[in-house]
Amino acid sequence: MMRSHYCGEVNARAIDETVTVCGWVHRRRDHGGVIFVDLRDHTGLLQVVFDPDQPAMFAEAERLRSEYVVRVQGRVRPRPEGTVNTELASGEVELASTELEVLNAADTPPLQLAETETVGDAARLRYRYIELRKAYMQRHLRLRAEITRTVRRFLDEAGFIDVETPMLTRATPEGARDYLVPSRTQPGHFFALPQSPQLFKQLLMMAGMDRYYQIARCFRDEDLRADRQPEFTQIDIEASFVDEHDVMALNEAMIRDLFKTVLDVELPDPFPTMTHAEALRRFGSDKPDLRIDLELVDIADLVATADFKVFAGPANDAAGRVAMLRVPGGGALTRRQIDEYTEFVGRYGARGLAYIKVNEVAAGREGLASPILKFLPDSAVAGILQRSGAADGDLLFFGADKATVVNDALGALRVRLGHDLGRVAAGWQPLWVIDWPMFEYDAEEKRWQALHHPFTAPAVANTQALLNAPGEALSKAYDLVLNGTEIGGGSVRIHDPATQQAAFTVLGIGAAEAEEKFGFLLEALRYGAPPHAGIAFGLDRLVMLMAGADSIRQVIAFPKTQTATDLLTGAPGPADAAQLRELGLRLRKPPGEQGNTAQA
RNA sequence: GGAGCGGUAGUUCAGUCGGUUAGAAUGCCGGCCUGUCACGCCGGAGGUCGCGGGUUCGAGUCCCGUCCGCUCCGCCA
Repeated sequence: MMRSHYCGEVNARAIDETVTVCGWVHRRRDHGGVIFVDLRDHTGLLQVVFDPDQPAMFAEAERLRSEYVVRVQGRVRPRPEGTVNTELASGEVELASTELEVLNAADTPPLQLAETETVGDAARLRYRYIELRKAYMQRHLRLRAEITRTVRRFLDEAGFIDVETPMLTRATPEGARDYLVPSRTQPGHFFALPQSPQLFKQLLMMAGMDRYYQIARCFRDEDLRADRQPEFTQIDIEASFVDEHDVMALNEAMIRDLFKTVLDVELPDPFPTMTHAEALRRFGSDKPDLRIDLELVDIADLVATADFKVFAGPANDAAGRVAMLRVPGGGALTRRQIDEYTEFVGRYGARGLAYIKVNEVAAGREGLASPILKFLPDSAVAGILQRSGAADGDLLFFGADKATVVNDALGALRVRLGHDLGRVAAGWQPLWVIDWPMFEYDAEEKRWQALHHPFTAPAVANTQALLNAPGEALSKAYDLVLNGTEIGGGSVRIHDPATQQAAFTVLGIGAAEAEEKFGFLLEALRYGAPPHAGIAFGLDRLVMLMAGADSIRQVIAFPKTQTATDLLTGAPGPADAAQLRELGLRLRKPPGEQGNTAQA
């Protein structure tokens, strides 16, 4: 039997060769002589011409409709002069059909088949298998496969072993909300789906696996975003007898290899590195987009004595921050646009957005226009102008509040302005963010929380230092940021029981709870745990960036909606009473009536 | 938990200040054409304006509630 060809193959084929192709009829043709077939790889259309002197086949071709599935045999020939269509992948050749077989008819498609990449349309998710036929999704999924193939090859060649870890595991405190799975054999007990293979990969280090990787599915029951799905995929990596420098060197080599192989892009060697503190100070973000040339500049010292509480208050507060963001040419922004930015920073908790328009630097105070000018002494005005490096026609935005609010607001504003004003440089900007704090204090819950995770090694002299001043301890953690998106993060792990116990203590996890939840880990740490470190990359985000997509749903075959449902299968669905009975659960009508939920 | 945008023909959308028979494109059906390529031409069918309630002489349009999709904040060790 003659094999069926892909689009690119047909295009490259020698003229006059007889080939068989399979695919979908692209669109209804009223004239029976010509159809377009969307071949199996969906990379382009092939024009198929039918000979009117073969009436049976011609009549069959006339009955074809959009999305019918056909097999056509014919002779490849060049298109006649003037009919070459360079927009088609196979636009230079056509097939003179000698045989036509309709493999399957098709109902009228419920989607418009034009190439638009709109996401989030309920119909496109409900009929996902049709959406996936479109070239952009074909391209994305092929790219995804190429990425995982390249990463696997790199890690395989570096001596890493692919080990699978359980999907049914136990719930852990800290971290995200777990997806729970009831146990039938242990009524009232639950498995949790893994938020990451973190503990298992550490146990593998203790098991002497030395170099491990896994392309692992992870689950977190938290609200969704354009770059967040409840189940997602990590490239999970761990190695023993290595430190943070080893891990970073290996992984940036892997990312460089990936970009070179897949996109033919040369990333810098080495990647630049920045401390967490510097990233927040200069960019208001722990994942700065270095393609944007705008920066935050501190001015607390300039306004601390001003008779202007809005600035002076945060300037004199240890937890406060007063910073400005210079926008070159921003003087051209309209009042309406500034109001819009004010509303924008409001989402991040900012109570306003002060600004100064710099009309003429040389004129000093007289050359400025701003509602806040009258509150600022000459010294402050001069200092602001000098430190900002403002030029005529610039605009200065100000943030004054708790440091977290200023960072969130001005950090987000910086990115927004970068895009709005076309100040995003082309290309790729990787960045390692290092020297993260171990913990941050949650004022609401009145306790310390791990910035990375509770198994991250602190960069402190001894355990006592960690317990005495948790807020000052840095960790041996590192995040890899690409164009303002966090694509991976990892750390050196704690490999001795005492430090691990201390970390739990800071986090308020008592000895009893630690023993109950993590006893297996503490125990394993006592039986010869080697020093180890690792990292995990968010595969979906990486593919999204490399594909130029703006949502990870565009690089996942069957994504979920914002309310974490699957419109294609209807998941989640009710379970029947018998099924629940076996699990020791019973039915309860949820408030929204329709459907059932389980109750223990 | 909160803020915002959207839901009108199979699909993508328009619909003015609340006004009488809700439109376009595309798709679908029928006819013509037969080297077209977003083919073209003629004709036709196709609507619970998401759902429920309210205001009004009159609601796709205004108000309230609700469901669904999307963006964001919170959340995501």
